[in-house]
Amino acid sequence: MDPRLKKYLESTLKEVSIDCTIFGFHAGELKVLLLRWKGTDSWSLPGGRIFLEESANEAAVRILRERTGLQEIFLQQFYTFGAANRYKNFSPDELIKTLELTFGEDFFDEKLMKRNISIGYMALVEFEQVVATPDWYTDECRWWEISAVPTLLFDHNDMIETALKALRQQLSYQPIGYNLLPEKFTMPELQRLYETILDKQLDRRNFQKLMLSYDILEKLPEKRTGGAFKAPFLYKFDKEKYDRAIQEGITFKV
Amino acid sequence: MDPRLKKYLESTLKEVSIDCTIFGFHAGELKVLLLRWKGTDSWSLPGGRIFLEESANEAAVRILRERTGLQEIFLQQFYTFGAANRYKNFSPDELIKTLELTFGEDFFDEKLMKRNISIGYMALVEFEQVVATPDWYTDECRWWEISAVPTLLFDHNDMIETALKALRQQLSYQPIGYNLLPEKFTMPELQRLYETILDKQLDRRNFQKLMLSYDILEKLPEKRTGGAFKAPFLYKFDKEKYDRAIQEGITFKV
DNA sequence: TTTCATTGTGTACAATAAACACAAAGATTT
DNA sequence: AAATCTTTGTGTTTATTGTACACAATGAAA
Repeated sequence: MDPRLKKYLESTLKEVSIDCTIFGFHAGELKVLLLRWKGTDSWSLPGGRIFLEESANEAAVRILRERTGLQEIFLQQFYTFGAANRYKNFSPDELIKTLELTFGEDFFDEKLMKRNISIGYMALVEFEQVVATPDWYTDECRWWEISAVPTLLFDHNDMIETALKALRQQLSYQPIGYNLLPEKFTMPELQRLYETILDKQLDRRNFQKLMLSYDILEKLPEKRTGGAFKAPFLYKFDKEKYDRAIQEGITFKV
Repeated sequence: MDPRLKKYLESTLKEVSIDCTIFGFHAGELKVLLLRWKGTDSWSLPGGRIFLEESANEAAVRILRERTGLQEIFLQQFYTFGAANRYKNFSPDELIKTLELTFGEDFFDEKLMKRNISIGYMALVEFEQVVATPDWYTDECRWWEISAVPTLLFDHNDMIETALKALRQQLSYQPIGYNLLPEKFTMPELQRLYETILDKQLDRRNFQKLMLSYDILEKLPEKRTGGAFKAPFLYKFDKEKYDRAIQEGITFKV
């Protein structure tokens, strides 16, 4: 076994790990970041182990930074997946073959298929700022449109579904757009984000009225030109008011 | 070491465990069930390990049944506590002494102080139906008024605080009274439950109107006599409508 | 200059939440 | 038996919030 891998395994928890559902928003679509395992066509969520002297939250921050280059972003636990057999939704043969392609034969039985519990974290990031970076056990790291996600390894499809539910709930009482949009954005863009996540149409006028009523947006004098038709105004979040609103537990109703 | 203990340790996960915050409601007060460790004055939440072939959720159900005799009740994960050192809020010497009193000297270092992550579950139970039963490592199991909880072992005070926050949130979109009240109850009792959990006063008339509007309560022809003053009517949850409401994700607003 | 699809804006109506008061019940006291 | 006490039961009015909806203006493209 690769000595670096051996060291990693020895200095991390064995029974618990972390998986991150990283959401991004681009071109009116909600995306998740996925990894393709070395030498395979199998995809999974970014994840990793927790170092012995590291908290679960710190591990999640680290994993997120390693995959995206980003720090200080919206990141939170949403569920801990503790089923006795988190592999049962997949043909064991196929899964084993996949893992062996990546890790080699001696590795799989002892370490990987052991009973494992995963703490699910959800992150919201600015699509444009992400530098998608593969793991040491993956060949490729890229965004997938949420509705086009393939069948993933382990129980990772369930995880995305659960994360999406949590995201929708969050959206109802937290101004989530801050983390998913670029610094400057238009009202229609913000609305499309909400419509995409909630999967329903919203009234343009009422949406704008509502968003402005929270008093966390700043209307800029500029417009977004270049698109076809009338140019919309740009807005940005007023960081100070935004933070205060989060602190005070502003109640969003969308 | 006690061979039964040894067997238990060997057939369970070592790095992850479960702690349950069990809420009850009695005499207008919100309570939690706590355990006193053998030979000590130290209290903690009920908890336990996860058997290798058991899911985390199954383990939580089992632990709850062992401590309360109850099954099929409101029970859900609310947070996973993954700090690197969940003991740091306590004097190490004192904690070690406490654990040694219960487990003996050889035990502590190897097994108990190892890095451990705990999945926090929250349960709501009918106070009157609980048969509070100690563990093999505890002398006493009893209810504590939530505002009178002493300093607990490990990070269990944090856990209760976090569970309470989750409970308050839940209360806003789930008809939680069903699990905390006896089969028959009066409207003032239901209101007091809400007021206690939310820690704020509610208007009697508006509260009743709201509760009845959800159409999950059945007004019984009986009244609760015996108390001083005018006897209030009894109500009970209409289980069928209640289940349907939960299913459809009824939105409570209190 | 005309056309086009989009943006910007305000008002009327409906639904929901909040405030509020008085009569009646049952136990207790006189 | 009557009076007293505190709680319960109930409905209306007002304020707030949410929903529906239409037309003029903009910038790009034809």
